[in-house]
Amino acid sequence: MYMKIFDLSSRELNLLIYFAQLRATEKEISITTSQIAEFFNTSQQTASRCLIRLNKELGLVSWRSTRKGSFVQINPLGLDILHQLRFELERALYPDLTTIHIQGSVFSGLGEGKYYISRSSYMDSFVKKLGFKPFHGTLNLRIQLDDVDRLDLIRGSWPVIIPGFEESGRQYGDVLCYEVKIPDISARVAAIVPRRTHYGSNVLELISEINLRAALNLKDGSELTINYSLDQTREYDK
Amino acid sequence: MYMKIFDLSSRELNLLIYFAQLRATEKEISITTSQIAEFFNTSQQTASRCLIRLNKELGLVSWRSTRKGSFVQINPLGLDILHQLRFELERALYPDLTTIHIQGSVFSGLGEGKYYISRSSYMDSFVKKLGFKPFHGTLNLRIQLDDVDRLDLIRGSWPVIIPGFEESGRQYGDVLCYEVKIPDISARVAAIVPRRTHYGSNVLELISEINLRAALNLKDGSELTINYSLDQTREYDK
DNA sequence: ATTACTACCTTGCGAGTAG
DNA sequence: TCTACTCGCAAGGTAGTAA
Repeated sequence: MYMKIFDLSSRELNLLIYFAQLRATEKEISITTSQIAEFFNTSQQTASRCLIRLNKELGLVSWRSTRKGSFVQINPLGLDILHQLRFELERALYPDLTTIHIQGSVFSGLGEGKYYISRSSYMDSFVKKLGFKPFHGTLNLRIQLDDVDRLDLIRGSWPVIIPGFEESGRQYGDVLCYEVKIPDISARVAAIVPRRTHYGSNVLELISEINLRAALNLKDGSELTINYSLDQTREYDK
Repeated sequence: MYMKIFDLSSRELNLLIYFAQLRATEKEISITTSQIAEFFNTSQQTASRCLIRLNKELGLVSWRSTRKGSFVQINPLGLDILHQLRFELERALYPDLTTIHIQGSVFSGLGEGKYYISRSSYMDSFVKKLGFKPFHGTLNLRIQLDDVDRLDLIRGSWPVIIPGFEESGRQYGDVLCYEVKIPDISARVAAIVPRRTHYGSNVLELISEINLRAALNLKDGSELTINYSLDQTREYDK
């Protein structure tokens, strides 16, 4: 999520789409540069160079080449690009869609979220970038499967990025935040997603300046709707 | 629908998306080349050239420039490109989605479809490209609004193109066909869409080798589900 | 202010070819 | 067969500037 879709050439973007269609998001696929070349009506040399650039320069795919062919897998950064493109495209084709509604059911986690967000470095960034001090706990929401593609849409938008850090030998990764609204509640709320498990999960963690579970009298299994506004223009915090 | 997404550069594609987000699909928008340049972090000159190419060479936007700025509107061909990209992207991100189901209700048209498809030039092409001789009539289906984005997905896929022609001074446009399935019916069926009204409509016309209305005992208001398979790889009939 | 031309220069393509 | 290097050339970038 540190790269924007217009940092890629059309070739590279199409190649990424092509790989994803061959399920290179899930597994390593086997392919030759001539196959790629044929698909794009271009030369084998260009295909080779694209692949190298997609791997070495852009870091969007993992890749190893042998005498017999190449093996490629799209990595999380590459998947980000695709979701980012989907988000922009959806806003382009359906400009009347200004809010995404997502429903999920509350469940109890292991308290990990609570532990993580209370690291002071994260806390400082939350205050600085989101403008509020989160209550010391997170609300876990399991999103119903029908809504996952809408959840992906949110994840494809440009997040507020809370940088990771290292503390006593332990790595804390980046956290991505998406500011959401809960109906009838004025308190500020954000969905947070660890950088690593960005996609492929149907779980959202919410933080807020208030204790949502108490304020809304939520129990495990309670249904909760969150709204995400798309009205922002593209604002990359560069 | 005569251009493929990889015939565009990344700049041009992003510019098209940008215009669409500003609702340039519906109306002419006012913009300056410096605004475009700033958005893409490029020079004003490059923005100008992109715009010219998008208009003159690619024919994806209509455009007029004045001393005070430019005025741009995306034309149907440009919208095609965006939907085509959406289709490929959807297949990339959700490879498990192999069939699109769409529900609509039957209604009676003015018999126009029947008149059009029975032109012998169309008929010959239907037989040649679809492999069956359509019954001399069409079945009109009004798609419910919730399914329109899925309908757009179908329209974004590469169609079988039935070329238009001229007959006794009258122009008959291209017709786009999408081969669909109707549950429990083995007869071959295709949805046909006139080239001009490709998007923005929630109406589908079906043709088949049999009389669907009679065979399925359909009345006005009957609900009908159609399935569209995405399992094809990209096959441009080029 | 604008747009868009010309001139220059950098990036990136394809052919040939080595490993 | 594969991949991926070098090299010559074409496409596409920016700067300056005219209208």
